[in-house]
Amino acid sequence: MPPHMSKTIDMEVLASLCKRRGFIFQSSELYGGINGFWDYGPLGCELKRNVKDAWWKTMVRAREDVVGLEASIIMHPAIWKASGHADGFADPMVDCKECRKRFRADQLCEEQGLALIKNGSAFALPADAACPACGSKNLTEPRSFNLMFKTFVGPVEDESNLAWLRPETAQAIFAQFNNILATARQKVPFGVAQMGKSFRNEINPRNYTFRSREFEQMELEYFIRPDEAVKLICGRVATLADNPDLAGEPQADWGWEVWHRYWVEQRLAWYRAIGLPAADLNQHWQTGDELAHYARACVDIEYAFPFGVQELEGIAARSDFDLSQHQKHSGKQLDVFDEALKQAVDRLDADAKDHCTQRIVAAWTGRGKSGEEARAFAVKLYEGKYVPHVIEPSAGTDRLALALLCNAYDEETITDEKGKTDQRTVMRFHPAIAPIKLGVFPLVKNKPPLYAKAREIFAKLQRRWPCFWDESGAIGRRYRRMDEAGTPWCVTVDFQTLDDGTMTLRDRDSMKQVRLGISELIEKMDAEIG
RNA sequence: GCGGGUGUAGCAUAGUGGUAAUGCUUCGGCCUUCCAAGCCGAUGAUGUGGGUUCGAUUCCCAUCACCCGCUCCA
Repeated sequence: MPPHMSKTIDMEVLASLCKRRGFIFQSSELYGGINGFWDYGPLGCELKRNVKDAWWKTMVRAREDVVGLEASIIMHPAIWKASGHADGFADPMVDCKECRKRFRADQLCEEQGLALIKNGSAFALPADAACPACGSKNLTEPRSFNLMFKTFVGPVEDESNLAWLRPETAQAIFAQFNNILATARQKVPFGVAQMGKSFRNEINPRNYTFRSREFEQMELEYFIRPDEAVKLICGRVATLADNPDLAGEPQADWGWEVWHRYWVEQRLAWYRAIGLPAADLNQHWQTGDELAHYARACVDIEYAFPFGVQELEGIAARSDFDLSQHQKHSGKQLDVFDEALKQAVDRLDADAKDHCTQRIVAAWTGRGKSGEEARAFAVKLYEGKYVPHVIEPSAGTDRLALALLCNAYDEETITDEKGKTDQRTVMRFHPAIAPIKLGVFPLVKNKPPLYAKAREIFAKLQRRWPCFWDESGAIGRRYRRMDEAGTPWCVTVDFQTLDDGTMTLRDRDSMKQVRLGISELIEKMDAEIG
């Protein structure tokens, strides 16, 4: 059963807070805005940076088997031909004005025995073309729905200078695979991570920042041995049926299925670690026709947004499709030499190899591939070479930031000792991603020694974390302002601080206060921010 | 892309064919020994463009943006 929001929030109320406090602004608002683009304000950019830092720390720096890449956004257009984006994005579409269904113009004409009229790069429908659904001839002209943003490299705007803004960051990793392999001192299995902007000319941006035309991705391409190589090296291939320990160290005998599941578990654990409750996360295992033709498996990690359960990240087992595509289109080899594999196959005699080849041919033809392809793969395998397979956890940074904002938003009614009730709006961010970690206040601002002491403490703490100084208004007001910014703690410097150095630490979620000294404070914050 | 709705200050609302109002916020000052206290003051708006009119924030048209539903989401 899909999860639902444990609380309901109105997206307009959240958007209003995001604007009021400086998390998210509409792009180009001064000029009336531009559809599908958003800006992050002072608090929002800190939030997003914290998300990216947490991802990079977990996925790259905390691991020995993953390295980073930062590729250009504009790349050789051939990359998008090889990946399939250039063709898949360029179909001319027509809409039926009567029943409002949309069709690919070329398919519609072909079904009706007609020819699509082409004038240069523009298309037109023959007069007899009719809507396949309702039969109406009241159709729009064919329009190209290329979802990649076009641009021109150099000052001359002609086809030879055409380039695209990347619609995903992943392809650069495949295109730079050989360079990374040669320089990173990694061996399969290993991964390459990249974060950065991508661009898709979405037909219909919707749901606040959820579907934007410019967005940021955090992608990992984790390269693994094909199962056939694992089998030769280890004598067996572990599957999920073997109950592998997915939380422990990865094992050499893991097949693609285990590796895929391993990354699903890793990613879910990370989402929980930055504060998304398990109850609001969902795994959607794609089946049959949902799967891309080259994908063996794909899991969407979904979050229960107020506007529905929607995808945060897709974790796909993409076989060797991507590297093979680039191998074909570039004419360059993108296989690896695996010493362990070579040693394993060298122990086999000719009979054993024949037997192995037969098994591979049988398995491959069973999946609809040709026997010839299978035999070519086997020959390479006996040289210790293969094109690595890949597991791709691909997350949307902005979607995650939005999920974190939705999850953090809370309103509560509080009652004071006199029985007076009051509404409190509080962003309950996990300390690791909170834009500001600590508010620092002098209890009053018109007592110079107290004020000076507070400034001194602020200066000390600000060197370690993003802190916010606030001396304006009553103390309660300052706490509430920090609540809306999602600041987990505030310290207030009072007269006792001048005597013994202790101050009050006020907790955002419980509003409880404790007295502690600066070293205890630093220790506590280090522990909780992580 | 289609249909419906909405655009007045940072936010929430009011109002008008003739000087655009209020609350909160923000900023400054006074005060203030721990949860949006009080007092004084300040900044700040009719999405954009065109039309009708002596005069348009108000009426009309277009456009842009946002929201809802459909569609789309390689």
